[in-house]
Amino acid sequence: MGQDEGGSPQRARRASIRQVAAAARVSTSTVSNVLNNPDVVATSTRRRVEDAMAEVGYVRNGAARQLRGAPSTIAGCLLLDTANPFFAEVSRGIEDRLTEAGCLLIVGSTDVRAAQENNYLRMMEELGVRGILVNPSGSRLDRLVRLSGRGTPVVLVDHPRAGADLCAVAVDDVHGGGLAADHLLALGHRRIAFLGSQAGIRSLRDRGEGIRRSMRKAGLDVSSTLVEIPVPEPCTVDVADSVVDQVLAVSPRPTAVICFNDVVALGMLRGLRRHGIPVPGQMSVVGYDDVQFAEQLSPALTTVRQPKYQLGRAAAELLLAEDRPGHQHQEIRFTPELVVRASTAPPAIGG
Amino acid sequence: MGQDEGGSPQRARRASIRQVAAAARVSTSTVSNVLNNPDVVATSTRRRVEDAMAEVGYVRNGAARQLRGAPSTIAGCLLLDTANPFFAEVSRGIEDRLTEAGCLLIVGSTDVRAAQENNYLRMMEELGVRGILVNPSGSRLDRLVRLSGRGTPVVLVDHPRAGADLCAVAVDDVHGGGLAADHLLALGHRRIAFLGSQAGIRSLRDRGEGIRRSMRKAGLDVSSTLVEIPVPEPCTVDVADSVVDQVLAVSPRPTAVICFNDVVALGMLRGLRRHGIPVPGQMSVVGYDDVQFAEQLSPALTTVRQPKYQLGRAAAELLLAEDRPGHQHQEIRFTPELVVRASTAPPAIGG
DNA sequence: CTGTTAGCGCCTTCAG
DNA sequence: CTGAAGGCGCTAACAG
Repeated sequence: MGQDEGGSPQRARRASIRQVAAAARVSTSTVSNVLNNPDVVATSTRRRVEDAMAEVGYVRNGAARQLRGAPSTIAGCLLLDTANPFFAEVSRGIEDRLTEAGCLLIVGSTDVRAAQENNYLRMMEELGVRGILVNPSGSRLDRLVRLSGRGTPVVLVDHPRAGADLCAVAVDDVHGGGLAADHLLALGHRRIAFLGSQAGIRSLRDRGEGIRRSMRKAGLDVSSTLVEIPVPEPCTVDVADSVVDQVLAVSPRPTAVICFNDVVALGMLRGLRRHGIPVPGQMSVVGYDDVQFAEQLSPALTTVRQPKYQLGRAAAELLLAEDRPGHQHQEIRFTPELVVRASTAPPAIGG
Repeated sequence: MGQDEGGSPQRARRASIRQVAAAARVSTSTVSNVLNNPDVVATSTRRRVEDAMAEVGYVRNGAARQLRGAPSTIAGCLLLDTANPFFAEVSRGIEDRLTEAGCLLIVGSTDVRAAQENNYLRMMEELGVRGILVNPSGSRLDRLVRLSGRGTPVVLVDHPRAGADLCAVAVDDVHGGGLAADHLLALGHRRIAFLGSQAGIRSLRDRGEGIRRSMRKAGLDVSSTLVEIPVPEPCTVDVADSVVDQVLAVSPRPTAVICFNDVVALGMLRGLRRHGIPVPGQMSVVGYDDVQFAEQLSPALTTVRQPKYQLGRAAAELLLAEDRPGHQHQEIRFTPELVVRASTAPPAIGG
């Protein structure tokens, strides 16, 4: 098994089923049967073929199999940012379920950019992936519905069906926003900032809506109780940190802030510390997601927990079910829950 | 890994280049030229073909192209755990560089299990991916070298070349371990625990080695200064939390602990808090990686920073360079740096 | 400029 | 149980 000399940078063509057949002195279809219908081949022949495979270093050619009609072993997944701990957990859930089914996972971050999202979708469709799990960055689902209609199953992740004929896994964001607001209102806060992204992401709009409903339900005037502050993309710790100035500049100053996720809350805490504002003494902070580190922040973060890993697993499950005979599209809905820790307290008197 | 589930190919067959040709009343090769050599086709014909594509909903068939010899647009990436924030950042760096080159990324978590790793490698090879970026879970590189020899480029991620004929991107872990130990020794600690994983991961062995060298350099007896405590897989916050008991049971009790990553440090902090042990008053804690949340923990974590995103980008860069003519395998080496924060202090007197 | 042809590697008939 | 033949969708060569 010496290396080919000649210094050619081109990859050597891999051994095909034919080389194997030649080496084992059988026909190609026998080799194919050894691979796909082992029971149909005589044991001695099979042995010979298997030895030949090892000898020539045979590796199945996935492209040829797929071309011939085999189902793809790849699923795609498009999230806003795979490095964000929330999505990283979701993605891991997807990966684990797919692995159990013998599938691989392509991941992509859209960074809430439609062009990027479309690009990924196109490439994945061309590859003929088994399906695509997507957390849509915009509110238009028609492109995804068309994609699905063309034969590539689509499952919405962390997004409701919204009437579209697709499978979906969602978390009740209106409820989640309400939980955060109820908690702060119960503590006595009457001036609350909501750090939402400016990109108009559906989940954030819903949380905002939940917050407003909660305020109305408490008989408060939303316009004077709630201050919405957009967080520019990308939503990193540094960006969130820099938004603190804006929050503090609002007059009258809010006594509490609801962040749209725990990473933003992390930046918020850092910025507040920089400004010497004690949390929760002078400012209560609520996060969203309950990622791993939330419990151990300084102070421990009050936040709204979402099922992350389970969200991913459930989405993958729906995708795998797509090609089962009488499949019906369905939505799975999770409910978030409030986790109260140390970053929230009643507002300072006279605050 | 489980069996393929379901898989009845009920999907409608996609429109092929032939339908397009028919609809545009040209030959298939003209359609192909519109796709791949647009300049060679008359504008009016091209228009006609493009309209026909839209009409029949044409989507390129990646499998057929690949079979015909087109380079794959997919790269693979195998990390220990994609949900771990360190690897999530690395992976994002890889993804971004690949996207610039028009490539997609398959990710997989090995969870330090050889069988899982081999399974992924085989599947990726069968797919004919453009190359595989891998953070090897074991110390045996021969399988990877063979894989590379068969035509699938392999780049080691966060791992030195170790003499193998592969590209690699590494961080100097011996140095990193030394940084952590030097810092603690300078503070006066003489009884230090190292929480290494029991799986014998190369990077952790190296860090342990760096720690020992640092102690020897300081003229200390390693066996009485260092206590190595294995952390069982999986290395989650909860597991690390549960190891705290072991650390505290060591006699004489260590006054400082070096954790093999920040997630473990997170669990350590939680466990120590549970036991009512003040950090750094009764126990100093050093992490590794400097992930996003390290700065904001309670107390802010002293840790050894690794370039994460850049590590990923560099690895992807090497992979993309693999098929350039005259390519030589090379190693890129980064240097970690110590970030001192609030979780370390001199040992308590009489500690 | 456009059309024809011959496979890429594999799998599924259908004969033997 | 094994062998021969055709074609999946596409593209590189050549012919017109």
